Amino acid sequence: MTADPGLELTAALEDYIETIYELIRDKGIARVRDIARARNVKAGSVSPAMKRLADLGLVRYERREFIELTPRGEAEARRVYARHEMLTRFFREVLLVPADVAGEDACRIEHTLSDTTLDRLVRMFEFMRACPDGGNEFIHRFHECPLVRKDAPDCGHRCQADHMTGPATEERMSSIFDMEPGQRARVARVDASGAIRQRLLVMGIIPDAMVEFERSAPVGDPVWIKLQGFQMSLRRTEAEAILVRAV
Amino acid sequence: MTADPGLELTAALEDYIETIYELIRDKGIARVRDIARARNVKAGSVSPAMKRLADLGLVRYERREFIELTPRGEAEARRVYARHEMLTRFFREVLLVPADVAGEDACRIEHTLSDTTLDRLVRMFEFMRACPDGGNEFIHRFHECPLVRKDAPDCGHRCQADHMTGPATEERMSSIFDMEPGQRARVARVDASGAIRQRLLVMGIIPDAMVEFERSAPVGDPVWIKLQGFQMSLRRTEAEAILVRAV
DNA sequence: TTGTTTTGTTAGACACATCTAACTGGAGGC
DNA sequence: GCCTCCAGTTAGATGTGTCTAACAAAACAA
Repeated sequence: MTADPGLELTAALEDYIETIYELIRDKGIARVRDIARARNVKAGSVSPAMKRLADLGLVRYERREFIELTPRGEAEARRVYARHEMLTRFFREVLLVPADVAGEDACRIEHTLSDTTLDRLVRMFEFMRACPDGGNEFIHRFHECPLVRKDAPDCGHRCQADHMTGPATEERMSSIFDMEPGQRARVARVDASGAIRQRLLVMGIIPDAMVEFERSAPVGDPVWIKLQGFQMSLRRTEAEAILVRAV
Repeated sequence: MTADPGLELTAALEDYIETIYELIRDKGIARVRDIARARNVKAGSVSPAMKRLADLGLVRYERREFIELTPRGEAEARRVYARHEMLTRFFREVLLVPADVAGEDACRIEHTLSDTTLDRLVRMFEFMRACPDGGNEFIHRFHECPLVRKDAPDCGHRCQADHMTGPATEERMSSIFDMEPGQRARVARVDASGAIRQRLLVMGIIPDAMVEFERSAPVGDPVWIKLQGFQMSLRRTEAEAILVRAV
């Protein structure tokens, strides 16, 4: 649902509208130059875009004059801005993504996320605010977990990332390295951070992914596994970092 | 971090690679026709795309033959696919978005979300699996809350959507309708669903948004408020649905 | 063998968003 | 009054991804 049913804006035009909205709100006026700077494009790209927006009835645009939003444009801007805000806040407040990254991600996503999904995100925020039982408890625990905060105290639940020291204990989950040929298991989590973690994620090692142990070289490095029907090999350190539960 | 540093694929090419990956996994082979059907484009668009992918060293492509992934292509596909999976699962399992919508959203987003944010999402899943205290408790409460499940029992916390019946009580949160001119407040939640909810979201009424009451018409319909420095008017039913907390 | 159907390729057109570079219109300085 | 400089416009080029329509090459049927 757009603010104006029947209106189909491209992502770029939505960005322009949003930028104009913010400029007017923050500085009172919006000029071609300001828009170009804010969107990090050249002035030569802005002029034709303003013309298109004017044709669509979203901005008032007299050549060489300040740019203003029409009521329809303002409504559209508010819609885009609200989506941007919700996404930024989810990334920042729930996922603890740094502000700049959160804003950039929101900018790219806000144009394409479905209304359904966005509404669910809003409801999640409302729930966090409204429900005294559930709400912030989860978020707080999540944020204080070693999985998120490197210097968090050991919570006794073996959720630790690779800063965990000390010898493996019996309760320690088994890793892919400990599997037998032919055995299948599901990924529980990756007990590592930084480069190893990134590399494994990129290879498709995500929670609940089904892996099948194929074989390992004599020393145990590398080991071959099957994922999604495709074979891949892991270094020993990687295999050890992947904690699994048997199926 | 891509599977292959230095490789910059467009969103469309990533989609093609992912489609090929899935076709080979599920049917053993990938032909131009299958790809065209899966991606919902014409065959005439696929051929040149395959040529580009071949030039990039991601697929093996002999004119009129089956299309295969090179090791580099397979790695890239796995990366894109893993992102797709994580996003789909977040939308479905956490936000309870219907499967088809979740997939479509993931498809559009998977190409642009930052590695940082995606990693946080993965950690959230790991936390939900790993932490006996926090984890699923939150998700369960969220899913069983009247905010999400229409037929959920009254949980006694006034989180109800507009299916709530019975008279307002003293504990009931105040709405924008009850505010005084000049008073400011933050949005707590929208006590409505369906069209009204959508309309308010589109107007920028999201949790924690700061609103300032301006004035209302004699009968109380409409009321004017200020949001983000812009004035807007609300119908009485809308104003009543917006629950706020004073600041 | 010969025609028909399916599959794939190619060329040309279009839409979008961007850039650069040349040009234009005012505002202020001298 | 003239010049200069800045902001803005315009035209032309580029890159990407799509389409349609005409064509080519296998595969299949009679």
